[in-house]
Amino acid sequence: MAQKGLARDTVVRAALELLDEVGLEGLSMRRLAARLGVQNPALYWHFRDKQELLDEMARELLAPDLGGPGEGESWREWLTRRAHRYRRTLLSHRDGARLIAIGNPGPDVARGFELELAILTGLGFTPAQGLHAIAAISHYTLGFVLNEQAARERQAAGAGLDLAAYAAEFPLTVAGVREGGAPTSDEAFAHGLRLILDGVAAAHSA
Amino acid sequence: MAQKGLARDTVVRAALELLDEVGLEGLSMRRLAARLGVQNPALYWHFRDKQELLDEMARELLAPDLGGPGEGESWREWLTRRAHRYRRTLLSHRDGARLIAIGNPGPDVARGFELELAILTGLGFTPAQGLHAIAAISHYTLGFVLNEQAARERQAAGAGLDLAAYAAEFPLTVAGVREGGAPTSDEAFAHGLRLILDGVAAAHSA
DNA sequence: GGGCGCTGCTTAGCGGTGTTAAGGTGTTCG
DNA sequence: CGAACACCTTAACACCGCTAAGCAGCGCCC
Repeated sequence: MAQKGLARDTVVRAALELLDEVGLEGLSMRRLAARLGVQNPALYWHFRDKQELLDEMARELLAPDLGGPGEGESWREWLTRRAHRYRRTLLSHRDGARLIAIGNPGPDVARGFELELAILTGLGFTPAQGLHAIAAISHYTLGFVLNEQAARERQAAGAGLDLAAYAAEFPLTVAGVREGGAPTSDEAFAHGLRLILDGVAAAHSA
Repeated sequence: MAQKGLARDTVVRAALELLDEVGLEGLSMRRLAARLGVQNPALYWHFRDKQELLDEMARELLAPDLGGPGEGESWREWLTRRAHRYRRTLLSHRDGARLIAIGNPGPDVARGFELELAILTGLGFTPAQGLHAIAAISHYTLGFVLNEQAARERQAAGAGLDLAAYAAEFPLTVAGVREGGAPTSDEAFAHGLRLILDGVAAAHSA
């Protein structure tokens, strides 16, 4: 039976695979169609335009990240885990952060967001406090990974950083990196995240 | 005398004007050339490729934002002002945040960064603390404005949000927005920023 | 002062892009 | 059996980034 033609979901998943191979710039409707064994206008039967495909890709990428705190987990542990998981998701595909920055993930994510807000208000946060906390963490994470992936692509493109010369011109920056982790490291991400969570804790207990 | 042909700077500024009119998607070498009264391959005499132009645009946009604290300004006041100024800069052009996310601003910005780090270490921060503080604020701001501009474009594109229906499905989200400001408001930005700075203050005094 | 070389632009064109129009094929249902 | 629909095709349009080749004007040097 082989399904009924191409399932929307199949296309989206193929697009995410293709993204890893060719990057966001190289992701074209024609290449995607070729990979699916189809002529390129066929895709316009399933998606109104490329943007709609990108939106679905964003939604598919973010879909597994919904869910509340685990057993006996404090709000801080939960938000920490949530941020790291979000970052890992963004890193799980080439140009993942830029995809999320461009794509409109739709109402599913809004629903998940509302759910998380419900949990936080249940833990003593006001809606505004919860909103600001999650927004700050999400924006920070997106910005961090955007920078992280840009740096990696630049490095992969052969921009071999001369660390010695760099240390001579930017001694403090290099010292900070040595002490606190490279701008593409888990450590640096965790440090910045801790700053936000400390602020959230202060607002929460106040 | 009329200069010597087209100055690099002139092209970059024209590109930023064009960006406001047509957005990042609509910014093409051909349109930019037309606006400058020139055929499009002429631009490739001044720039190796489009990416180099985008990089220069990012640099030009960020250039006025360098500089340390003012007279009698605490580090907190300075960093607050810096973040708001950064946001205002990103908002000052259509798709400004996406431009920064895509463009590599080059060594000038790195120099400004090193300078800011020097000021922070002079105020009792370790290099790593200063790095994390500035990085967290910058990433947060970029992520915030990215979302902010995406929301505005979506709204301008006629996606008229039915607030009543929205409030029915996402009551907590709407309550948070009412209390703490829309995700495109100065107020919401300031709230998130305060969270980070509270965290920075805690780390600094520890 | 005549040739040379460089600067800054031109015209022409290549391969690729998103998107639309029109048409065809197969299944399904009245 | 025929109509309707889902799904895909071929053809084409306008535009894109980018390269090759060449041409006008200028300064410099022998």
